[in-house]
Amino acid sequence: MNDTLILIVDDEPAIRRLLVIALQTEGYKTIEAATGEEALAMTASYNPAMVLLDLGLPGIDGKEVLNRLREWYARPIMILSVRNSEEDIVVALDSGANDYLTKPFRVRELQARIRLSLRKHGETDSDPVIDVGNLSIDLANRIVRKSGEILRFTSTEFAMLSLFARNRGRVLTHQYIIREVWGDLVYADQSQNLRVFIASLRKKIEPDPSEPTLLLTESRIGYRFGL
Amino acid sequence: MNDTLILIVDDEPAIRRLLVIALQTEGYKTIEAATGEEALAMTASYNPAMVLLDLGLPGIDGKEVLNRLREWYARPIMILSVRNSEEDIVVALDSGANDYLTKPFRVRELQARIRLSLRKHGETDSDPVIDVGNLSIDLANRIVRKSGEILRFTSTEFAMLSLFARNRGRVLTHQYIIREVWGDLVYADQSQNLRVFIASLRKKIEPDPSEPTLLLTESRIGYRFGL
DNA sequence: CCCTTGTGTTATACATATATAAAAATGTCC
DNA sequence: GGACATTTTTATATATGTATAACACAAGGG
Repeated sequence: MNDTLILIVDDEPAIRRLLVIALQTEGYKTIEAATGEEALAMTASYNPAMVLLDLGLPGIDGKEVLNRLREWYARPIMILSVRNSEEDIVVALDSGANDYLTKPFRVRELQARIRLSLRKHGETDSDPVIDVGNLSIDLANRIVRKSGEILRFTSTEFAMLSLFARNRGRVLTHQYIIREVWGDLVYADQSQNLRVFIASLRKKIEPDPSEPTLLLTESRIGYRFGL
Repeated sequence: MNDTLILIVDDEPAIRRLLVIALQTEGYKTIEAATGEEALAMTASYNPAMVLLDLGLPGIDGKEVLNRLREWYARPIMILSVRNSEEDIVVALDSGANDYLTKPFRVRELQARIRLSLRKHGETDSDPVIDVGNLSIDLANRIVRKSGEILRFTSTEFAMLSLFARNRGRVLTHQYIIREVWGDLVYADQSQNLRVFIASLRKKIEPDPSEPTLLLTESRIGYRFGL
């Protein structure tokens, strides 16, 4: 037996049932989500070894779920979709999906592709813990330690720290940070708010917040983390 | 530029030609093999970053090529085949193929899947870095190193350095530099200001600012960077 | 030799960007 | 609907970048 856990995300119960059977005959444990919101929540709380994601979801769209997951979830995400347009496939793969299978799919092929994804991921088992200074950031488990001690972050703070961690060394412009943290559709000018959150991040992660060494200001441009 | 090398294995010249074009437009270098024997030999001697393998080959069969390659070749192998039976796909994936695309395939999807394979394999194509003397300039990330150590620039300084880096070796006139850095709509004469910024750039990048070797004066004309 | 012109350096005033605390608004969970 | 945590807004102090002026220096020409 095998305790590999796979999350199935699809709004149609019939397809979920089919997938559950296909996966359980291979010895995997399964959990299910019917909406994008559920998918995000369950991935965060169960941390499955892999996610099977339908693109056509009610509520948050599948593509959006993919993008949001990839902000911190490093394990395989396989897209299962009726959409067969080249555009959809290219966008999904470039957004971080590990494979794309159009429905209706063949069960044994699906099983083989899942074996492949899990095998490949196990090989390269890239350490999802990012170390910067005396900080260690575990994006998958949302755990940040400052020389061992666990720090607590609000969701906005963590979104920002995660963005910096994934782009350490790079200079991120104000606009880019604002877009990534608050989304594209924010019309209000968030630059003052950004400074407030930078300050609260520094208060938590910097050895001496008044003399930043990790999260540096690039005046008139943006901020840079690490290096 | 990109020196990633990809081996194309197919017995039909027309398909090879199509693949060469699809790959070269993405910036990859290509080599070609028409038989299984050739494929094995070329993989061994050129050690390409990835192999695109047709299953229906004269001589040694594609499956056999896959098995033999996997005895030592760890990089991605993508199968391109007209065979669409589930059995073929499952066997190929379980034999160590990284992906399986049935012909006729869609070019942009193929390109996306190749990007995926190369990315997953950890060969992230890093951003272009300009090296001049002991300086390395990463324009995209605004990172400049002087023999390893990271230098700090204000936005005007960086705009100017970036302009020089993108035009290294060329003589840039005072007027041209001023227009590029401050824009066309500046009425005040910035030539004095230009000298001030040249000085502060030299103070940061030159080994000995009093004897410039990187950022040279072309009297009455302008300045020249590098070589 | 002195004057002119082009260039390099330093100092300073000013505008603007940034940091921080604290108050107000907005959620969220029982 | 109230207690709490979080986010946004407001207010104000501080820091930083830039333009400009003032001066120094070298080269060349009358």
